[in-house]
Amino acid sequence: MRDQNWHLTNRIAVLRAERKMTQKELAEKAGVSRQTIISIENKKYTPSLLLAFEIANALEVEITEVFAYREEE
Amino acid sequence: MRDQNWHLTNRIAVLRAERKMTQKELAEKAGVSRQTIISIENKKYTPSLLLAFEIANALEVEITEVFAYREEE
DNA sequence: ATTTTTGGTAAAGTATACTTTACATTTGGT
DNA sequence: ACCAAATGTAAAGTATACTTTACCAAAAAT
Repeated sequence: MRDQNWHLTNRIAVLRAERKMTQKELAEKAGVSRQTIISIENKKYTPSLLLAFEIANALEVEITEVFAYREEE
Repeated sequence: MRDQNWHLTNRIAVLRAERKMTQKELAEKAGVSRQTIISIENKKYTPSLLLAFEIANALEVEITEVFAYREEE
């Protein structure tokens, strides 16, 4: 919520590319709009935990393989 | 976001008890209000991914040890 | 038994996640 | 070069996460 210089990162674009899945497809599988996927990929805002799990499910990986919260840049 | 009969579960209360940490203490460590912790423990709403990570950090465990998303009840 | 701490509810306000629509730019295929 | 698909931006509206305050009940401490 707070910690300076801790960053949420995500590997959605990479995982999508590996699976040749478009943003539209991922959005549909995760049950959200394409805008939502774009905004999360591009870090416009951070998803809810629920959506984070849905995205991981849609990509068929663990949530920790998609998102990380770590120090530094 | 959607899937019927998939549930978000959390072990916050258990992990807190193990560590003899009060809701107030956890809230402070995670940087949110006590109300927020209560509401999440009692499933009034689901946290943001960021807060989920902060809570895991505060409890000194991996996010997957705190929260799970699974089928059934 | 009384005080203090802890967990809980409620309600009103603010911040932000998410949707929808519309349009612009880039990329890939032919 | 052209067309279609994929990615991106913007903006206005809705839903929900989170804050703050105040107050109540149960449990623990003294």
